[in-house]
Amino acid sequence: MLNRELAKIFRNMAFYLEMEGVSFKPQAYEKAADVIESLSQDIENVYKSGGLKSLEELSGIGKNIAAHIEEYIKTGKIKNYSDFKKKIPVDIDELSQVEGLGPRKIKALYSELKIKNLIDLEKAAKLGKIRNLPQFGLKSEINILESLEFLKKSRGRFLLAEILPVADKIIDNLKNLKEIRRDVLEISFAGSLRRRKETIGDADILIAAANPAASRKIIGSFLKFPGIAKIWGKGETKISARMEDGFDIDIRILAQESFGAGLQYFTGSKEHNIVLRKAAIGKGLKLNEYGLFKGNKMIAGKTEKEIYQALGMDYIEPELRENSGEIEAALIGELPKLINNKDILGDLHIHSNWNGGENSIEELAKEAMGMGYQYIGISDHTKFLKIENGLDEKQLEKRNKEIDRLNSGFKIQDSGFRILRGCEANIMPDGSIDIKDSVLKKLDYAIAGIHHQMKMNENEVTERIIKAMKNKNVDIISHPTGRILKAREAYEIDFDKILEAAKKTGTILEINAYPSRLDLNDINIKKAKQMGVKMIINSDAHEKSQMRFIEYGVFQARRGWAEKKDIVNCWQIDKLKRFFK
DNA sequence: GCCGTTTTCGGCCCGACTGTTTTCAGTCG
Repeated sequence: MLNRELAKIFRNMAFYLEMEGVSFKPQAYEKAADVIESLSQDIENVYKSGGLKSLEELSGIGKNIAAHIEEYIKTGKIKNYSDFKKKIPVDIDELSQVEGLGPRKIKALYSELKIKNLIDLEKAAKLGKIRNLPQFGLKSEINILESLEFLKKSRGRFLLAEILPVADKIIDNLKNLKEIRRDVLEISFAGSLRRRKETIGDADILIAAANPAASRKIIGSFLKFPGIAKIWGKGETKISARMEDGFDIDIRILAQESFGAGLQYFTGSKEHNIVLRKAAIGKGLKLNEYGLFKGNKMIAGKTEKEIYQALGMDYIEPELRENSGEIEAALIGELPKLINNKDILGDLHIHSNWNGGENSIEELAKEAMGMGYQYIGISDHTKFLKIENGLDEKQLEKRNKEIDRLNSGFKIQDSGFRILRGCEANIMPDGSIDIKDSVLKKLDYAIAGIHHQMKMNENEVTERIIKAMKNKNVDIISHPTGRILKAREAYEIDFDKILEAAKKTGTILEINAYPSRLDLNDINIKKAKQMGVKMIINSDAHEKSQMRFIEYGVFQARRGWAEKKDIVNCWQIDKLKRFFK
């Protein structure tokens, strides 16, 4: 897939154009990058199917950018881009991470001091060279040094699961702090946290306050919170800070009548908002964080819902707000009815102490009942994975007996709860399964996944998975693309072929909810849904507390437009068992 | 550079805050 490479290049080109002070072109390149990145097809295939013309049919891609794409597909290079890199050879990715450095400042640092990367930057700052540059000063130099220190410590973006609980606590504190309890009228997450993106750059929190005095009081109280490492900036209505945990937090305060507008505005995404604001302009209205206005008159703003309605569309759930078709769907009343946490009736990817997990099957079952589930499946690793104490055929059958015993217990107690006998078998490099079919057959279901030797070419990995799907005893493919967030890229696979095979063989694809996996991703979920391929949201828990990770899988499924009917563990157990058969 | 039921030319989302200024550019979201 060239999509990601091209998106990256166009984003960098936008950055270069901004360095040069060119107006409007940067946005055009940014737009093109967004379009390509969220494209569900391979851009190379788009080009191959209809040449330049089919590229230009994509909104946001015109003659010039289409030509760039063609050039890249044909030669692996874009001359225009290489020229930029030659002219201003700076490491954009590195330098733009520094707080307060944007295109213009980075350009100035390069042309005045030949600063190309973070090492050059630190040297210059320590020698006191930066404070003398025009548009910089002592304060800028200090800020740069501080930001560099932070960068060394922090890891950039955070997993959703790392930030959500912490942000929850901060909101709780703000809500319940005695001195400001009466000043905080409403409070909510905004930004990517509210859209439940898989990784988060910073936490946005929005507060409604009655008046400016209350607003100042809230900001004053926040300043006294423990765990604040640095204040990036503060004013009458906003404050942004770096927490000691390494992530940034932005708090924004507005009047209650504007809370919905603010929430809409600060939830984003940027792309979604731009389209929405254009829609407002098209209706002769103006939308900003304070409300929707007709001239000077506010016609909506207290809630998000009334804003969307005033713009002639259905309310759009935060997880969908990526400008990937949701606005068009909202206009004609065809948004999906997104799956919810409470729709999940069971979890089929759980490891017990049989394969070295923390908890016994009985403990896991108890936890599941506490979560309101009707069933769970135990999917211990199989024998190839020695490092995970994978079970061989004999051990599996022994384990099945324990499950049977527990199930008879439930029957006697007249509980409807059931445990399914499963496994997570290993897909070998040749596509075979590491457990005999005769034993797989006796299970209620089998998951199969790749756990080793992942560096194969696209064709090989794709065939490997397809062969596993063709095994009649394999029901589910776990973590189908193998990526680990912040650590490992997905395997090179032809996902379209995987989908076709899944459809044909009736294989279920997993949405693995483990916070560092979240695999399938949103784009693939949407594709699977469109193809009519069934999916399952599983926690991949290795101890009982991790069963709560299921929530992150549900977020991910929602971001992929999934509905209850697309996800098989929303089904009753009988239907599910019939499907497996 | 892209786009079009106001337009094939002339628009392009918008406000808060900082640090540098001495009225505003740059950054951020």
